[in-house]
Amino acid sequence: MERIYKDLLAKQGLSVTATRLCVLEALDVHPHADAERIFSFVKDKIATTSKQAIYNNLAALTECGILREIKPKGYPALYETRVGDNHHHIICRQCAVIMDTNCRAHAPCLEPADLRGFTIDEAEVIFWGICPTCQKTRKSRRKK
Amino acid sequence: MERIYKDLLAKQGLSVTATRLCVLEALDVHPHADAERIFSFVKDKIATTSKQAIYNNLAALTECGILREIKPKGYPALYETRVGDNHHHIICRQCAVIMDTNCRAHAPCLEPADLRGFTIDEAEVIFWGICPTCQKTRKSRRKK
DNA sequence: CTTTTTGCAAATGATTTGCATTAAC
DNA sequence: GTTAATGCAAATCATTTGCAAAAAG
Repeated sequence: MERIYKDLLAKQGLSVTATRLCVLEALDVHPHADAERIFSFVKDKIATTSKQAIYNNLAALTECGILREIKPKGYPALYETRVGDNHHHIICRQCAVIMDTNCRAHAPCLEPADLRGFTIDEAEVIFWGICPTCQKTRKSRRKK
Repeated sequence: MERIYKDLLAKQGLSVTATRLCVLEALDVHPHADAERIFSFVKDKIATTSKQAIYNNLAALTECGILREIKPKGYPALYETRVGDNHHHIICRQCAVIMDTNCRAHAPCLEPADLRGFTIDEAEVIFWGICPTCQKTRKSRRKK
């Protein structure tokens, strides 16, 4: 596993550091984690780490395409290891839990009807709704 | 025009204030504006206004469905008057210009393949790409 | 006159920047 | 040894909160 990550990093011209490997490990354990959560995961293994190291790493790993950044309305950015480009996300409006999903008809879905001369390289889809758990405990619906 | 807005606000149980009308007017003139831009528009007409009044109004208007909030990765939130639910946005990675677009096959697009028990009420689609202008002046591609 | 909105200041929270120290290549 | 990453502190920037004064219903 660590072997694989090392190769992956090398291939992208990124140096292999303990912090960086640990960030990737964090995302193995928590597939949709924000910077804070990753920080506390890494801190458990490498007590001297800093939040800036985490942000640096997330930026570098996102930049080179190893990670993908998800920025839901009103929440800190989430990160996931990029597994391909045609999966999207469902987020619960109430508890903010996030799940992967595929688009039923993804090919046409990933193309806007009128391009207006744009070159599109990514379609980012977020489905908003209420998760099963929150549907049961449906307190304070309207109150945001 | 103002008449229409007053009725609209009344219907939603929101009181009619000069600031509020001016926020709506700002979005008529600049259909995808952020809080800052709306603030400066309103400030031109009502010199004594405050940023908090703008944020209050944007929140209230979004809450009751008159406005729709768009939160693109790494940019301040944009607002638009809600005109219907099946139009989405194309944003330029380079200059952040934003355009409306429709989804070619929007009905299937608005449904994830596996719901996992979620109740979906909104699909938010952002197409990322390069606008025609930036394609011409294609300086510093990779440099973000 | 009661409720909502305004406008001021201060707080928050995620993220970024600058820079010297340290580790990777 | 040269380049890139770390870790510390301070800065930034959008947005939120608290509250008294003013306006709306």
